[in-house]
Formats: sequence, C-alpha cells, structure tokens
Amino acid sequence: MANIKDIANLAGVSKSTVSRVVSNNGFVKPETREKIEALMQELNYKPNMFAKGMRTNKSQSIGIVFPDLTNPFFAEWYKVIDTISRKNGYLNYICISDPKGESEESRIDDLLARSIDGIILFSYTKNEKLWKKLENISSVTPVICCDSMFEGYNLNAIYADGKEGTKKAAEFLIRLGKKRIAYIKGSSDFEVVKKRYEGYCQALKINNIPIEKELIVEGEFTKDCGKLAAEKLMSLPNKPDTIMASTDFMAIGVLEYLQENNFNIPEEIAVFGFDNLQLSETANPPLSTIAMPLKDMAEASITRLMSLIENPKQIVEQRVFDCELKIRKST
Amino acid sequence: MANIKDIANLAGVSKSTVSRVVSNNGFVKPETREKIEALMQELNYKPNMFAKGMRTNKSQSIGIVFPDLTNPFFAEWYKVIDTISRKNGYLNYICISDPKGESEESRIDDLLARSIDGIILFSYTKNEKLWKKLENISSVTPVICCDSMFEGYNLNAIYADGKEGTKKAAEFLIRLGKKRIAYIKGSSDFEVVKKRYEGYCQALKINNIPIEKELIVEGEFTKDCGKLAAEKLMSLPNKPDTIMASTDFMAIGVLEYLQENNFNIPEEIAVFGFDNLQLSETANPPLSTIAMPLKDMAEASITRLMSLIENPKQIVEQRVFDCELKIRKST
DNA sequence: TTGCAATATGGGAACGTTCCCATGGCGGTA
DNA sequence: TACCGCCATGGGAACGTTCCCATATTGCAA
Repeated sequence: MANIKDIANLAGVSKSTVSRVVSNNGFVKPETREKIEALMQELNYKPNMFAKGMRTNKSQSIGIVFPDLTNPFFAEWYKVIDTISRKNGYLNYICISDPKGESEESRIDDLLARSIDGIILFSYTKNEKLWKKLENISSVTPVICCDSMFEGYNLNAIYADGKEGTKKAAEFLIRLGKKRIAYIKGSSDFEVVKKRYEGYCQALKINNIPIEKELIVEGEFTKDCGKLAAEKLMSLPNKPDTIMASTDFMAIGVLEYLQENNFNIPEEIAVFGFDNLQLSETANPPLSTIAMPLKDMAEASITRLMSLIENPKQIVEQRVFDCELKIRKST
Repeated sequence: MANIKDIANLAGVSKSTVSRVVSNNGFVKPETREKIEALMQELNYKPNMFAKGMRTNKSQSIGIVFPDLTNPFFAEWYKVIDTISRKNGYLNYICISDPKGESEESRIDDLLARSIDGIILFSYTKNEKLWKKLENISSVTPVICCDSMFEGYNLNAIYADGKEGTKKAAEFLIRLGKKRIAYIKGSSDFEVVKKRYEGYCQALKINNIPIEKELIVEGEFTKDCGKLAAEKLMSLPNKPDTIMASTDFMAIGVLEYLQENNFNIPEEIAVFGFDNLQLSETANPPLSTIAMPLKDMAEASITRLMSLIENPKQIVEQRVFDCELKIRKST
C-alpha cells in the first residue's frame, strides 16, 4: 500500500506538500497538485486512517446503538443515516443493546474506545445514571438521543409528539361516534409510551368521557400481550367498542384475537395502533395507526450529528416532530 | 485520557513494561503487573486504537455489506453477528449497498480504507468483476460471502440449499394432491432464486408432471409483483390450484390478491412462500414457507470469519445448509 | 532598489502504540 | 569462580499522518 512518502518521492516533493494536497489545505502550486493527484490515482493511494486518526483524534466513524434492528422502524431509520453519513465520508458502527438497560452503557464504552466522532442512541428505559453519563460524554463527543425524550437532561434529542398523536387519534375515534374506547398501555418504564397514554386521557377528558379503569390494560410490547389484553377486554360485561394500543405489535395481537373469535371489525370493535409498521399495512384488516415522520426524524438525527461534529459548540436542542394518522380498514 | 506513558510514570516503570501488561505478552513480575493493572483501572485507561492499529495494522473491526436491513432476514442475521463479534472484542461497520451492483464495490472500498479485519458480504446479482476483486481481497483480508453461491470462484461462502428446499416443498404439494402448481420466479439475475426455480422443475419432472409455460411467471421481489402475478394466473382459463413464490414478499402479495377476490385458501388455491419472514407468520392466512436455518448460518458466517482473522491460511470453504418446510394454513 | 505580503515548499516533532534489542540480576551447574 | 539460561526491565525506532515553523520564491507598490 502506497503512503504519502512514496508519493512524495515519486513526485519529487516533500511529504508536507503531498499532505497539503491530501487534506486540501494550505498553498500548493496548481501544476504540483495535478502531478500529485495523478500519482495518487495511479498508485491507488488511500490515506491511512490510523495515522490520520492518531494526529487528528477523529475516526470519520460514528456509532449507533439500537435496541433491536429486527424492528423495521430502526432499520428504516438506519437506511437514512447510512446514505447521509456516507455522503459525508463517514462509516457507521452498529451496536445492538440488550433490552436490559445496563448493556447500553457498555456498548457506548465500546464505541468510545474506538474514538468515534459521534453517537446516535436509541434508549427507552429511564436510566438516570446513563443519562448523566451521556451529559458528560456530550461535552467531548456529540450524542443525539432519538425517539425518546430526556426531560430535565441537557441532551440533544429528537422525538415525535406521541401524546398529541394519540390525542388526535382518540378524538378521531370519538368523532366517529365511539363511546367506549379501551387502551392498552405499555410498561410505564418507557417514557415515550407513557406520554402516549397521557394523550389518550387528555382526549377523553376534553370530550367529557370518563376514564374507566376496566378499559385500561397494561402489558408488554408483544403480539401475545395484545391478544391477552383483547381477550380480557372482550370478556367484560360491558364491552368496549374500540381498542387502542400503544404499539402496532400489540394492536396486531388484538386483531388476531378478534379475527379468531369472529368479531366484526370495525363495526363491532375498532382497533387503532401506533408506529405505522410495515406489518400494520398488511395486517388483516389493515390497521389504522399513528405514524411518526420517520424519514424526517432520521434525517434530522444524522444531519444534526454531522453539524455538531463540525462545530461542537452549539446549544443543546430538543426537536419534536408531529405525528400523522393513517386511517385504514380497522376503524 | 491517560496513555501508556502516564501509567508508566506513575508506576515507576518504563512504557515497555506497561505495554507488556496491556497486550499480555512477555515477562512481567506479578507484583509489577498488579500495580500497573490497578493504575489502569484507576485512571480508566483505554488503549488508543489508532496507535495500536498503526503498529499492528489491525482495527478490531469488521465490515458487513447488506443490500437491505429493512428485511428482517438480514436484521436477524446481524443480531447473531453482533453478539458473537462483540464477545471477541470486535465492532462492526454496516454498509447498505444499493440494489444496483456497482455500489457494492465502492462500499467494500470504503471498508478497506478503514483497514477492517474482515468482511461479511451479501451480494445477489452476478458480477464477475466484483467476484474477481473479492478473490484478490481475500488474500489479504478475509471475506465471507453469504446467502449466495459463487460457483467457480475461490471464495468462502455460506448458503442454504434453496433448490432442495423448493423441491421438498413442491413434492409436499404434489403429495397433497395438487395438480397445477404455478411458480413465480424472481429475476434470473439472482443466482439463489434461479436455483429455487430449478428445484421446482426437478420436483415436477420426477413426478412426471409437465412444466407448463403459462404457469410460470417472472417478476420483481415485491408484494405488488406477487399481486400482479396472482391476477395473471387466476385469470387463466385453466387456473392453477397452487401458487409457489420464490420469496415470502411475493407470496404475501399473492395472498392479498386472493383475499381481495374471495378465493378460498387453501382449498381452491394454496400458496407457498420462501424465507420464513416474520411477516409470513402474521399473514392472512399464515403462510406456508421454506425456512433456512438462519441462526446457524449467521453463526457460521461470523465464527468462520473470526477463525480466518486468527489464522488466514485456511483453504476456501463453501458451506451449504439444508432448508426446512414450515407448513401453515395457506396449504 | 527595497520591502513586504502572498505563495510555495521543506524539515521535523509529535501522536501512542508495539516490538526488537540491550542490559542486569539471579540461581544453578560445572 | 565462571558461565549460562531465565526472568525482568528499559531504551528507542518505527508505523503514516498532520501541522508548526523556517525558508525560498514571486509579484507588486513605494
């Protein structure tokens, strides 16, 4: 592999001059530059990242921590990151964090040990220790926290307004004439889904509909839990006419239960999800759901990170995006 | 950030001795080692990857090229890679290659410019130029080609026997009593799916069923194409009683068309996919499909790569895995 | 002509490791 | 006592960049 010195010798100049051409900074006579560029081409010169990093302390790499790439939501998000970061000459390390919170911290340590230039993190469970640590890290390596709010912490964050989205959905259902709207909450460890539930409550309150305890079920973010919850709700003496779930996965479980037990969707019982997974579109019947502006958010996350890498002295910013209702056959 | 020199000064030894402790090679008196390790702990010493890489030319990173992470197949595969590579102290760069073949090459160049220690590649279209290049790369950086056979090339590959799998599925259908089995081929640029089609042909031939041209449709790997193909097949004067598709995505399109037009599945028309996507399980009705041993293959890919990084002088190996039928409600 | 700014180039230290080589102490054996 | 081998440590070059500083050359105005 050719290095700067080789090029310099062949071009009859010093390595300083070649370096000036490579990093495109400082004065070089046009003819000299051309000669050097031709040689670099010919020898297929690629700057050595180790040496470069050693001097500049920059790796041209960023690190991303996802809880679960299997969920197309994250995969879609990454697709956007990949194209943009590539355009800027970056390559991305991807780490999968275990759902249990501790691993997130160690994955971040792994990344920092590589001197990555920035971090994009998806973390959903409340973890004050981690957040504090992130604040410290931020002062030397920019961090963007995605799809989760970090209230009270000095962290750059990007997330969707799930409260408002859920509220909109509930009001849509109320206007449709639905009277008994049930809600399947996720575990309250997850800040984002807690907010979604708040939106539900707010919509009912505004419309003078009492919040009935028996219509609120809590569970895990799985299809099976959705199924279980639906079973519970549909065996009530006074059945709901709508089931809202805090995620599409849960809602799909609900649909499955209802289909298996021959309920009439949406006349007898309507279903509403949250996430707009690809799965929701192919569900039976296609699921009405709440969509975040995934691409915009993803773009914002990586653009912001690039900008912070360029110019680290910027004030912390929390960007909130609006959700949109996707009305399909389940309502 | 503390470095070896700092530790050395504090411990009252030379940096050589500290280096011996860090890289755990060479003689160090137990007491000295302990003192140094304590200091490393205390100062939170992390070796500088740039400097290390500069000397050793190893980055402790591997590069992975996927065509599309949105497909849970790849995401699942990556999950396995991530856990195993992490256990071995590696971190993974992930690149998404555009479906059009040229970008794969440039993504590999991107990776090589970072001096990654190994590559795992998913590449489906025939590209002799790329394959030749991969052969060359292999002699210095190990490469594992996944989910695709590279016949006639000296490349480490790991893939499933889709021909045999499809043959098994077709024979299963024949034994069920199906007489007119249609097949939706993918573009023949894709070697793997070409093989699947061959399996279909073989099964029919063995059972003395003529291969009818009107029952073979070709198209893209999308849901919409599956829909279109189904429409075409079901408007034949002499309808098929089964539709096999070369991928689950296509088969799901088929299901959708059939549902929308009130065909009776599977009595009137059965459907068979390939891939065992999560989607296939939640489809309506749940899709019978052919599953590769995804986890085993993924594990094999990363384990082999690690082994080649350790010891590059191993003969090239092509590992073939058997498929398994997943019989669900669509047949 | 002189002087000064702008342009163009070279020399060499520094970044933090690894690894080869040198040196010294110690114990055992001849 | 002399020699050798083993353990323990230190010194310093090397890896390929960047970047500061020094020097050389040019162009132009005074």
